[in-house]
Amino acid sequence: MEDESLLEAFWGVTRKLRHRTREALEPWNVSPSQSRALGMLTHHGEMRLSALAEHLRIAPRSATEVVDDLQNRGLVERRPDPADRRATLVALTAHGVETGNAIKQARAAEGERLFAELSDADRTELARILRKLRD
Amino acid sequence: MEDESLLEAFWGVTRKLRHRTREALEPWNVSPSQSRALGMLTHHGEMRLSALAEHLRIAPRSATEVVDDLQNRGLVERRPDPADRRATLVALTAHGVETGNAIKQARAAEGERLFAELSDADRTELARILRKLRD
DNA sequence: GGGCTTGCTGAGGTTACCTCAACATGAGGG
DNA sequence: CCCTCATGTTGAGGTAACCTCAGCAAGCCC
Repeated sequence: MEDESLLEAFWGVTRKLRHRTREALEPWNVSPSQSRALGMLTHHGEMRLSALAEHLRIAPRSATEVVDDLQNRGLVERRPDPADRRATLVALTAHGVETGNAIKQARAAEGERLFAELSDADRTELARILRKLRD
Repeated sequence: MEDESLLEAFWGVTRKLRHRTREALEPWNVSPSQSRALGMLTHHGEMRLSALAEHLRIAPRSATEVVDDLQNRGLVERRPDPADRRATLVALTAHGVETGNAIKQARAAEGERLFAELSDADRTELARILRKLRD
């Protein structure tokens, strides 16, 4: 079946990419969930814990845990939300900003390395097709 | 950066595919790890527990667990390996064969559904590019 | 200024992995 | 033939990343 092989090829690439990304992130030794949270904060700036949970598509209680870990590593800090005293804002520390950017860089470089195997034309094609599939 | 967006698009499609696959497998309510093991046995036939572990890229001890679960559901059975009395062969039961095939079918249908959004030309292109990336 | 809602977190559970050690069996050397 | 060493599986116990549920503090509405 032609489709099964498309599916298999897709999963194959996914596995390769995931593997490489994990390797690329080793130097910082942050767990995948931590790096996702860090990425979110790097991209969107400080936000409420509940908003972070929503963006990461995890339960608020789980976000508490991730933030605890990041806080223990000195990458984020909790601040009271001036607009609502029930809420806590999660913000990157200076060290967190630095680490977040470095990780973003490393991740992009890893993508670069993988997709570099393609010609420019193929990259354009791939991007077009992927966007069609995603939407 | 153009590459970052390629990367993002790729992850986006991956998420969509994973999500849909999970939905498609709900009727059988097998866990992802169980369905992977089932798929492996459907594809390769009976094998030693250690071989199964190796194919699934998990520790032998973890394969024991997955096989326990599948056995409790009556999908596989353990048989002594006639060639080595230390080893146990894991083989699908009749019910296991049936379930394995049904799942394989459902998975393929899910792929079909996703990739059906593309033209034949795009599918061919995508397959070619993915294979290039994978190897 | 009660009564309902919302935001976070403690307690405790689940899943899918892991390592380490025990135990039985197999295989090679003297 | 026995001894040592390697191999295949599993019990015990651990971990990461989630979860739900209940509780507490703070806001919101009439």
